[in-house]
Amino acid sequence: MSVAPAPEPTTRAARKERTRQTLLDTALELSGDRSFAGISLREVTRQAGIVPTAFYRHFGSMEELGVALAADTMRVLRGLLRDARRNPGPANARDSLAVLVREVRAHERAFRFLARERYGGQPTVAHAITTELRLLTSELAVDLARTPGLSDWDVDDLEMAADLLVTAVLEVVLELLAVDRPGGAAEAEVVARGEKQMRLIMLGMAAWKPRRA
Amino acid sequence: MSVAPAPEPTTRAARKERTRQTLLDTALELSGDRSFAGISLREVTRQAGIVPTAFYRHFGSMEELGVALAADTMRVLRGLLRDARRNPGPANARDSLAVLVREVRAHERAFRFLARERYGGQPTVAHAITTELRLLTSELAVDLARTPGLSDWDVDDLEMAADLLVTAVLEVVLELLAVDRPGGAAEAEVVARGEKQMRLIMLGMAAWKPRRA
DNA sequence: TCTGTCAGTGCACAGTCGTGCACTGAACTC
DNA sequence: GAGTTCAGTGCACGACTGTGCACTGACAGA
Repeated sequence: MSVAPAPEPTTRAARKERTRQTLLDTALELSGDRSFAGISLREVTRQAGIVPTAFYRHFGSMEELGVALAADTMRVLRGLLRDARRNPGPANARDSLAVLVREVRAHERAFRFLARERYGGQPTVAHAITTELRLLTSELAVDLARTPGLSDWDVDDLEMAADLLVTAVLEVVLELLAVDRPGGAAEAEVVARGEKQMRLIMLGMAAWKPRRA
Repeated sequence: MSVAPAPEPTTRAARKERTRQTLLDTALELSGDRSFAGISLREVTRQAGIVPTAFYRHFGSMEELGVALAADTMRVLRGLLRDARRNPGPANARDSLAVLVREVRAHERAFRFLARERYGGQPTVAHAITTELRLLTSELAVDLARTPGLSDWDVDDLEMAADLLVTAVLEVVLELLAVDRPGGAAEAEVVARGEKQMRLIMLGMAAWKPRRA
């Protein structure tokens, strides 16, 4: 599994960074079964193998760690979209969703954290996630603007459609996370439904009047 | 504000029920600014005006109270849908959303609780909400089946469309809750976007092939 | 009127929490 | 090699937590 058995960083700064990452990873892991607000500073440090007070060498509070975690996990999502933009893209709902399922499974904890804290978390954490998500929607809107059939669309309408697409995709992600057995029939059902929903939205977009009279 | 100044129930059972309701209301109120998991049993009882141990006369644990609260607040949502079903219904996206905004404002705390705990809460609470929401989607699918143009639709497709509609509406609700000033421009923008999204979905439904060849 | 029920009280306990403070010792600078 | 920085330690503290137990006293049924 592990690429290198034990890198064991030598420089002090590197050691500090490693501990910081350990804290972030541990917090992400612990928030797998309860909300982020429900995990304590002591618990994180205990699991991470340091003493409680050493926590403050890295973060001023649990809330600060939460915000950092939100930014960190959002990078995953953004990277996903960036990759999708780079290669020509399937433009096919079925293939896109297959990619999505793979990514969700690969970063399950990260997605779970985002889903949990988007509405449930401390205001600062929730706000950080919402902001990043809005940014992601805007980027998608820009992509849509480049799509052949939509070049003459209103900017507001593009945002609206992008928002709907993101919402629908996120819903699929959330349902994927709720599925018990990753490879099972329930998952296939969720994916099939999501695929239809994407197709339905695209049909709607095709019928949409680009600009009002 | 209050209809009756002090009903002051006489029977013992009624007094107990009142305290129980006070506990539920208090918990709902306290979970306005933090997640349900973040509020303590002592805090609820303190605010409700009873001693901590008296809590156990009503609920076995905070988790049990959470599940009761989920069921309670879901009744609001169901009532909303039932009323919408009773009267002929606007069938008009604009009017439906106006009703939605009014209802959300009237039961803001309840909606906020549901949004928070749907993914963030204890598994039992989250599960209770998810189940009720799925039920609501099914009911909507039945309604859709009665709609003139959709009578020959596949059951799965109806569920799919209902799911998408519910998802989109919930997203609007969540954005309404995030709006700072209830009457302001931001709210109007959210509503306008939601309205367009509903129209787009309906356009997609109109173009949907009811049954595959 | 007597008696049992039970919602709410008061006290106690052990456990966990966040955090202040003085410290150690290895990694760094000069 | 001498001196500085600072990630991590160890101890202590007061506050708060959930919950067990014996209790009180108003209500309910006889």
